[in-house]
Amino acid sequence: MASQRSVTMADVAARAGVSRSLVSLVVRGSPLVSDARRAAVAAAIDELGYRHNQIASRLAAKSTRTLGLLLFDLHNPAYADLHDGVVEVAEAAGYEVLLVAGSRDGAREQAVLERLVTLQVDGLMVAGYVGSAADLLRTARGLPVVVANRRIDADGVDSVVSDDAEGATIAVEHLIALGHRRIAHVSSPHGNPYQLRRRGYEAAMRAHGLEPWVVEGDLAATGGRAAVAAWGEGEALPTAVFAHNDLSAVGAMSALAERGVGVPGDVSLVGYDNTDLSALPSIGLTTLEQHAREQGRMAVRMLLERVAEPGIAARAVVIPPVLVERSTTAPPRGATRRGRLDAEPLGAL
Amino acid sequence: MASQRSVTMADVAARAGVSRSLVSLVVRGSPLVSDARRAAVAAAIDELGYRHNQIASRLAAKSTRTLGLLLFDLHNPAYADLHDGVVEVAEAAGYEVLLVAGSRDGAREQAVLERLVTLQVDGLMVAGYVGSAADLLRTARGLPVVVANRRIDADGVDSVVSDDAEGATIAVEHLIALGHRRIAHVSSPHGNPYQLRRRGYEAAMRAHGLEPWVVEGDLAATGGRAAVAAWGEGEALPTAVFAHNDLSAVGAMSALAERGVGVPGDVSLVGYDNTDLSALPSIGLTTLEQHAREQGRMAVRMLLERVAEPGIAARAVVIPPVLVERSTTAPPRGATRRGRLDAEPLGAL
DNA sequence: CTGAAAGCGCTAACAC
DNA sequence: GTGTTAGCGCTTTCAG
Repeated sequence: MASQRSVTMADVAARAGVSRSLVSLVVRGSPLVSDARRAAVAAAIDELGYRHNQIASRLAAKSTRTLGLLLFDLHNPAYADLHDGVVEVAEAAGYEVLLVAGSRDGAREQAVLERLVTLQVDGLMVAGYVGSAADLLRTARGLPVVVANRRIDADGVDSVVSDDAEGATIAVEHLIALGHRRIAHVSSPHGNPYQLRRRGYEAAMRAHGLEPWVVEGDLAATGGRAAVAAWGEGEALPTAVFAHNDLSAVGAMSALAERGVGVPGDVSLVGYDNTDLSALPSIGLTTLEQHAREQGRMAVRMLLERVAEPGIAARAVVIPPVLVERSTTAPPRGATRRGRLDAEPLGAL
Repeated sequence: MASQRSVTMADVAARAGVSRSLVSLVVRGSPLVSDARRAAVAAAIDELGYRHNQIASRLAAKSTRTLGLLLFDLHNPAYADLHDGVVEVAEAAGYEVLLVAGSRDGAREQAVLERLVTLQVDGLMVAGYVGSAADLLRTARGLPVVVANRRIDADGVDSVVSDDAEGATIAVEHLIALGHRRIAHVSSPHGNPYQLRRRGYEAAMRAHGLEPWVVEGDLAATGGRAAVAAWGEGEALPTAVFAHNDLSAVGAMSALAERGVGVPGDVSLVGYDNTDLSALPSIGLTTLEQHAREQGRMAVRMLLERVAEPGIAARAVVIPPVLVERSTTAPPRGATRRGRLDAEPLGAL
């Protein structure tokens, strides 16, 4: 229907009776143009229905003033929080952000990242990236990169993370202080790079003379459900579960409810992320605030510094997590009854 | 660090001892190239660390094989579902999708859309768009557009929607069948274009001789909370609430819980969207499946048809919603006690 | 199959 | 303040 043969700056210039460069200046809001000319050009743009072609502009210019953001999972509200933080400071700094969603499929994730790079973004932010550091560096090819949620130590890449090991320790010690000893953990998938929460959990358990008890999850609610389902009907349940993230925790909560196991009456539950989800009163999940939005803000700040000065040394900022106590944790039912349970290995259960 | 002076096709051609056009063919996977040449070029690409510059490519080529997708609210899981559907069929068709998140701020939403257009996407998909049809058409400027969630009747734009009025009717009649008569509705904000659920509710209420009772929400959990909070302590509550979407319903559920009002014991609750959220056993929200993922798939199909043949007449596909009954709806406590309540206007409460 | 030539629409010095 | 001149890196005829 509308403008098939696209109208270019040359057309606008002709119509307004000025040169192409003048039009370019007006379009980019340069102050070096007289008001009269500016008005004439604006009028011509309007009459002709001209629109700035970013593709051509980006080819000719050096920078695109665009940042790429890869978000692992749009279904996890934690990424929406991070995105908010990113957009907030990127736009304030005059940068656009191009968003792509990742996926469990490593090959696709890589392809999607590659796309961002070939689109000539000025910098890359990846949150929840599950590939290898080598792959990331290869596809970034010298482009400034900052990774959120995960720490990657390499030249030219900054990291912003919540202190996951610390968060896990806080979770475990919260449960221990409540009197729990049989504390299970629904982990992130083995083999994926997010293992700090599990390791923190294991270390904290051992530090208190308790045997770790890890069940593998999948970062989503399904994993939490499966983990609980895996515990046979006859077996003894843990008295508390610490999950890798809120989604897993909520999945576990579901499965527990279906089995008629009360939370926190029979089993206490701790999540991680402090997503919108956990704050819902009917959920009321005790969890760890990981400051996703602030991670997003910080990621952009670091990225822009690196864009301005590519050579700077790699940095890692770690944000301390804080426990948000809600209603899924309580003392275990028979807290004082079990004697020296801590001396027996529970891992085999 | 790496490649400052970017390596171009000319470099690759020189290195491989072939012409630039040949390199272009190889890069785009043309079958008209001998295996030997292909291998030579591939080797050169590897050695030089060449990467295809999409910006230049897109400028020279006519099409970008890229679709733009505007998602209103990343915090609402319904959009994640829609996104999944979009990506599924777009990638299968060899198209990339560029994602941007909208916002309540109309000006920003328009700017973000404009950015997609100037980036020369081949078509635009908008979900949860809150601007005016005129604004949308103006910024799309003849580009193929399909809108999801909302129906816009205009040349060159297709719509895919759930039958919202029908869904609202189903919700109301479900509640009436249960014995409810004092049924309130937490609506989308007045003045925004998503009013079909409210209208469907009102019509269904009137059709059953009941007076509509609408409280304005905001599309998010906060709105649902506020709606419930607005009911004074002394006043009579409705016996059922139908909310504009799951997020609002869950917000209402929270506020109800905090007031000690049981769901569904004291008040029944129906949402809309059937997001992940509503399926959680601790939520167990009765809601309407709006097939967001299928809407996403359908949107791409229609968009690609329109990209191939821009002139075709505008179409609107409407998908029938289906009631998903879970555990937030039940007969009202004193169902038979109240006599002719239906004859009195309740709107003023 | 291959190479030359002409742009795509815009920016960026640099002179006028 | 304003116009001129080169490209940015790639695709695309169109002859060989």
